[in-house]
Amino acid sequence: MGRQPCCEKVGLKKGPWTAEEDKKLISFILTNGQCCWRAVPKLAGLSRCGKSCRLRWTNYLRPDLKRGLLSEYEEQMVIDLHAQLGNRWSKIASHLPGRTDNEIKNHWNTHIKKKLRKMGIDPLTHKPLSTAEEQPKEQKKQVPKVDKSKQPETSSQSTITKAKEEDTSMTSSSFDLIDMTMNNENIDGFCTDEVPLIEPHEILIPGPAAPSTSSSSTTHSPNFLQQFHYFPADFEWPSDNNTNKTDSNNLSLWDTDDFSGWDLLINDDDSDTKLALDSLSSPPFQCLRMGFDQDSWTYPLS
DNA sequence: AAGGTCCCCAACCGCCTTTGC
DNA sequence: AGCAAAGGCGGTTGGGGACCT
Repeated sequence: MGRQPCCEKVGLKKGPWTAEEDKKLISFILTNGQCCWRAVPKLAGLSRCGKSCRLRWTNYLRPDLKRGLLSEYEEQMVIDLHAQLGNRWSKIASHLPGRTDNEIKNHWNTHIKKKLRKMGIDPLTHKPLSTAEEQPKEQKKQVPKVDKSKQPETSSQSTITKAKEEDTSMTSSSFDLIDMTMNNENIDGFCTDEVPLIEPHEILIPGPAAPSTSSSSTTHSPNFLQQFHYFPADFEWPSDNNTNKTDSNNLSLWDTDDFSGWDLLINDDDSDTKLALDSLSSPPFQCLRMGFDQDSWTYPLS
């Protein structure tokens, strides 16, 4: 007897999310907050597994997500934290505001691993490849111990100087790490304590909706921002060359792509959309922007 | 232009942990 | 204490875009 599936899979949709599904999920969560993921699909009118809804929200739809490549600083943080925590992506992600475990995991597997190998460093052990290769496999499975005297250059220049103990939710070293993170001015100017509230009048409203040619929310036009015809008077876009694509070092609270979710909310005028727009200034939405829990509103990064 | 290959990343799967009874 | 349900996590996969020939 195997374990029962997390939900009734019969008739449930799988695969990429459509814009319509995204819109339903966003509308639901903005109006009701996050609660009981198992019930969400039913209540939101989605033919999806609750787990799938949670994943979609946490990894893609949350408006506080940063997007785009990790900055040099973030990458170094990931390397340092990986040296101490191993493949505990969610723990690593908790030290990088606006980044998800999935994103970091993907970035590790596609970029950092290669980068480290090129530098002659074993991404598993964080030791020089020549010596690392000699180690038995069992050792490689373990969380690598940080031996500062033998660390390669990247680690000796570590932004994290204190070893992370086997993680309890908030050990003193955890606080140290977070303090260091938050005190460092190079972390893209982002601090969860300083997430500004946006007044209702500051909410970006797009111009006439451009005809959508894609059913997928992941394929918004790169010129998406050009659809906006209203900005707060003092609003400044990150200055990055002539494109809308911002360097990750310039990422502020929301990057260009961060608005992809809002695109879904505002590119038509049906009642769901109106509901979602009305919710933008509602307490749940403000909780979301503030990044903290308020009663029914539970924030994933907290 | 067409076909093949590579690469990235969103999403799924299954196991583990936490929570509530 | 034991069980089940729900949530969380990490490994893996596959679709699709980018790049190459």
